[in-house]
Amino acid sequence: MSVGFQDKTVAPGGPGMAPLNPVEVEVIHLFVQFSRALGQPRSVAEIYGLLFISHRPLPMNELIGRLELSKGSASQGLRYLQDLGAARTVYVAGDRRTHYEAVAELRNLAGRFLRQQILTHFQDSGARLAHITTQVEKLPGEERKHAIGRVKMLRSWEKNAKRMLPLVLRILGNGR
Amino acid sequence: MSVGFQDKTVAPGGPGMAPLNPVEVEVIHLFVQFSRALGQPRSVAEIYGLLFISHRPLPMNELIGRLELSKGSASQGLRYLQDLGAARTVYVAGDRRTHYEAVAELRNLAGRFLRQQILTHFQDSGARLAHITTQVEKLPGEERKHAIGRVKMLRSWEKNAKRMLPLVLRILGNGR
DNA sequence: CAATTTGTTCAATAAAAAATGAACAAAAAA
DNA sequence: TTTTTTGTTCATTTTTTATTGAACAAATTG
Repeated sequence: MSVGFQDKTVAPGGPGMAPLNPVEVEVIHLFVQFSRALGQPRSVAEIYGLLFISHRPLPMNELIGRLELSKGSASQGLRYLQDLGAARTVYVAGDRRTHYEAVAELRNLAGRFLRQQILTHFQDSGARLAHITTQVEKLPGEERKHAIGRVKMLRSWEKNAKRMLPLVLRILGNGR
Repeated sequence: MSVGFQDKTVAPGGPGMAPLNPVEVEVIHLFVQFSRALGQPRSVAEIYGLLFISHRPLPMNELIGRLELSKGSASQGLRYLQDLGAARTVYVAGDRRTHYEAVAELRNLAGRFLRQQILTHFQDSGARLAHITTQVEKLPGEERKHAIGRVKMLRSWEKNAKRMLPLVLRILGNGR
């Protein structure tokens, strides 16, 4: 089918591209819902969902065609998933395109995701808390008393959050 | 100070409004960071942060002035926090304005937040999974085999997530 | 009563996040 | 070599989300 010229950003389930079957639709929907709860972009969830349910590795090309994504979204989404360890590349003999498959080990996945989220958002919260602890002493009487209690509370919250992480990961790990 | 006429949407730390002290600034910053990780709006985090560290209940008025919020944001943010159980109203004698204080019991807070997030986003995921389970049987050989495994995996993930919730809440509860 | 304060609602606007697609580069095929 | 395929990057556009502030209502004060 070599008519040449135009860029092949193939249409929805376009030329020679199977439309999504009911199971694929439902599974993708599930991941999209999940992604909303986690604040991840829909396109990434769609890509992961399709890779997850697909019985063979897929090239970017096919993700674009069947999910109606732009090249840009597909490329960026795949990179994001790879960085997260949620997708990996697969060599397919006789096809020069890179193929992708889902990595489905929940333990690693969740672990990396949590770490990424937590590290980017909480980086220096420990240092900040320490700093606040000293600043609090400079407050006038009334306020100081209350503030000291609150800062203690914050530190306790932080401690519990840290205690929780490994536990959460262990439970998730049970699911393989 | 009754010159009349203009709406009192008071300026930053405006007339007769104490600017935020260093401790308040830092604590608010902490909550704002936290809110980003959880995908909550900044204004809500600011309100909660100031209520949390303040040693006395505050009227909406003061939140607007010291945090430089619009009336709308303040009103909506406070309602959101109340619905979540993260803030409550307090009666202050001789002042007709409603005053607010932070509710700092992490167990309830986290519990309600998780429930809210999960219920709104996952509502019918159980039913969906059941439906997928039946649909999978209609797939052609190759695909069916793989899909059955994946669906089993999804069900296992769901089970683990459910197991985890009470545990997480229990640990958080230890912090009072 | 009229004037003022307190607070809510919601259409309009601003800000942030995600998706697009054109421009480009590298590798492979013809 | 030229052409085509495969893929990345990033400025622009679209979509989504959050904030604003004007209009309004209810309660309070004088």
